[in-house]
Amino acid sequence: MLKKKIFFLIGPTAIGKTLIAIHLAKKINAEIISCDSMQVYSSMDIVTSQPAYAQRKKVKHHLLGVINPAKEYNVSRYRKDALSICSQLFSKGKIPLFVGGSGLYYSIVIDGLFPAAPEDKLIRAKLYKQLSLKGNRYLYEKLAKIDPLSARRIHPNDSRRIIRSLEVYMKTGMPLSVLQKGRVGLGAGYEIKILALNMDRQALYNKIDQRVSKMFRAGLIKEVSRLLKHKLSRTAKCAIGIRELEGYFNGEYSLKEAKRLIQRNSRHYAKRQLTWFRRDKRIQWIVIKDKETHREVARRIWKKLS
RNA sequence: GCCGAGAUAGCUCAGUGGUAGAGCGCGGCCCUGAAAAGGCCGGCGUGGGGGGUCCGAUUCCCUCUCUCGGCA
Repeated sequence: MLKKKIFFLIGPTAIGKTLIAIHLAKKINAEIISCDSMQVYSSMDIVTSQPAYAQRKKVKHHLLGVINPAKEYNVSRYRKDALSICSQLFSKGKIPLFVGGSGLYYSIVIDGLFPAAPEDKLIRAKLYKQLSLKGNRYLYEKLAKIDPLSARRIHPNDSRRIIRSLEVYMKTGMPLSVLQKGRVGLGAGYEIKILALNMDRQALYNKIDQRVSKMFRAGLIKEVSRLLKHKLSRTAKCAIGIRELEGYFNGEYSLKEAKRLIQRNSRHYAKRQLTWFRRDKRIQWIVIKDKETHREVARRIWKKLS
C-alpha cells in the first residue's frame, strides 16, 4: 500500500514561506493548508500578513481567514480541521502542503494530542482566582503533590502551564504527565516530510523590520483600530500588532514607539520559532542564500522531495 | 585657537584605588486545548592610545587623539 504524502514547509515569520510555497505547490500538485494560529482569523489580513488574494488564486489555500476573530480557536480544533481537509485532498489526488510558522500546530498535526481534556472554563476560572489570591508558589506545590513529573518540567513561574496541568487533573483525575503518553499521531500510513526555511539572522531581522513598515503602509492602523472596536477573542487579540497599537491609541506612547515594539516583538517571535524548530530532528533545513529567488528556493526543495 | 565637559558592553549611561555593572538591544533554551501566547537562563568588555605614581589603576597625575558644548 502506497503511503499518503504530507509535506510541511515551515519557517520563521517574514522569511518568504508564502511565495516559495506557491511555486512549490504548483510543481508537486499540492494545495496549501495554512499552519498559522493567527492567519485562521478573518478581517485581520494586514496584522497577520495573510497571502494576497492574487497569490491565493494561483494555488488553493485552506484555513486562511476562516474564523471570526470574536471566536476562540486552538490546536485541537486546528488538528481536526486540518485532517479533514487532508482527507478531502487525498480523495482529489492532491498532496497537502502545510505552510506556516506555528510550531505547536504543525507538530500536533503530526504527533497528535492527548485525549479527553479540553479546556474547562469553570475549573480554569477557579484556578486563576486562586492564583491571584495565593500566588503561583501555592499552585506549584499543589501540582508537585499530584503530578511530580509535570512539576519537575514546569517552572514555578509558568503559571499558565501549572494551571493547565491542575485543570487536567481536576477534570480527569489523571496527571497530565500520564495522559500525555496516550497521544496518537499520524502513524506509519503517511510519508511525512518537514522542511524548514532559515537564513542569515541579520538578513531575517531586516526582512521583518521591512515587512512591518509595509504593514503600516498597507493600512495597519486602520485595520487594528477597526478590530479593537469589536469583540476580539483572547486568542485573536494575541496577534502581534494589536496590543502594541492599542497602547498608542490609549496615549501611552508615540506611533513611532508602537512601530518599534511591533518590529522588536516580531523579531523575538522569529527567534522563538527557530528554537522550536531546531528541536525537531525530523526537519530538513533549507538555508536560503543571499539573493536567492523564491523560485530558486522552491526548485531546490522540489529536487529534495523527488 | 582658548575655556569647559566627556571617551566604560551593540546603544544610552552608572560606579569603584583591589581588573566592572543597569536599562534597552542581542544570544540560548522550555513548550501538548491561549502558542504571533506564556516561562527560564546568559554580560556578550583590549574600561580611547601612551607614559607616570602605587604592592595594585578602569579609578589619581601627565600627555596625545577624538567627540560635544561655550568663547573667539
